[in-house]
Amino acid sequence: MGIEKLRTEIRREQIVQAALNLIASHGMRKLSIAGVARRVGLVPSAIYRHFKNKDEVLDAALEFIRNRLLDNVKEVFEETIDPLERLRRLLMRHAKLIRENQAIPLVIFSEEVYHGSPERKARVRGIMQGYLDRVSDIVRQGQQEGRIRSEIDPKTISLMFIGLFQPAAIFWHMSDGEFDVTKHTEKAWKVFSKAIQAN
Amino acid sequence: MGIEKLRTEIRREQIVQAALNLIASHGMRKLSIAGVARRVGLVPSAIYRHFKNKDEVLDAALEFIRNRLLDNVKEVFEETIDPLERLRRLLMRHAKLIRENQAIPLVIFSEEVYHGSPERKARVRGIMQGYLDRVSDIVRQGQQEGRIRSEIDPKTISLMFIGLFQPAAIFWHMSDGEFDVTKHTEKAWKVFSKAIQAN
DNA sequence: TTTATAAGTGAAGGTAGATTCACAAAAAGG
DNA sequence: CCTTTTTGTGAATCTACCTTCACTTATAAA
Repeated sequence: MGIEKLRTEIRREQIVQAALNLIASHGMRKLSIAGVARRVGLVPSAIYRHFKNKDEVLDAALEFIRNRLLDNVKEVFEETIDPLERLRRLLMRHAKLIRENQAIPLVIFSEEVYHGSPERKARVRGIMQGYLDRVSDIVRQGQQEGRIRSEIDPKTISLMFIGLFQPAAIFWHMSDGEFDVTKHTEKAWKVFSKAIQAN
Repeated sequence: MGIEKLRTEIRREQIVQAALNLIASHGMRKLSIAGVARRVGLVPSAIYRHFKNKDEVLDAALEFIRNRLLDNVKEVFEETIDPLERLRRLLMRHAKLIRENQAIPLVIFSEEVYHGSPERKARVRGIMQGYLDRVSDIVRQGQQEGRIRSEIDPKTISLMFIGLFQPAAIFWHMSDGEFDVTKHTEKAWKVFSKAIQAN
């Protein structure tokens, strides 16, 4: 039927994207091999030509997510050297990324991770830790340059930084898109940046 | 076998608590009628003497959660009239509540809610909205009394307030309890309260 | 004490979904 | 053009649950 035979690298990408789309629209619980296969235009058993099992599809999705997060950090580092501006841009980029890839939080905070295999949990912890560490780096740099109050623990700041966006994202979901996350994030940034700025 | 026959009101409470325990230790995905029944000391089919189906068990759990959240608000209102102190106490109470009932965030942010029936989603939105509204009330009171900067939108403040704790809770989970949420929450409160205080 | 009702049991039916396997057919390499 | 490898297919299996039902039996009411 589907006639076309494509190379496994291409199929793997298609499968991961299909999985992320499926997750974004119906959640992790509806992530099924059959559903993914349908979206790719294959029969369920065909998925097993490209992935050993469902878990490996999820791992590939995590890899994709990790790269997108790190891309943002990298780009922000290239755009400016001002620490506060780096933070602001990272926050807005993050908001944009999540808006466009709603599957990301659903995967990262899913129970497959929370209560799944210790290896995967460790992996996601690594992704989060890595991201937070980059934020802490920016904060420390800002403290050394005297732009950010140095009496505040960089780790506290980086967690609060994530908190600027996260509850808003949840609220956005719950209100079916009624709530304007971007606007909230901007306002929250104003309050937050004033709070951490030195002098 | 189980010999004892208890009244349905008692069983319902036992079942809800068993469900919450099960969720706290193994997540929503492992919440099964069989698992709950085992913890209560019943056979799976017995659960249906007390609840119409699994969904109703979950609804009862939501009711329990809603009451605990509102209890905290109520108690904080009775403890003090100072708005900033009310916020601080609510935050610390919230942290304690979640520490002792880890199932709460798992239920509230579960996909059964996120992508489940619109009715349940609306119900949870109501719970969150109600909680945030109480926080906003406190903020507005503080602004009228000149204790909180009035140029900041109360809604922004209340969402940021939730954000003080939420990412820390996730990080706590991910690090298997290594991370000290209470300490972080206290530090974050200091930064935050300074940021919103008037003068 | 008798009896009606509420609670508890075990077997059975039903569904959804992951995974395997033997077979078919396209593509790549020679 | 022929052969090998890679992809794709459909049927079949296996598992994990939810839920129903015909029965017991404890408990409370009369």
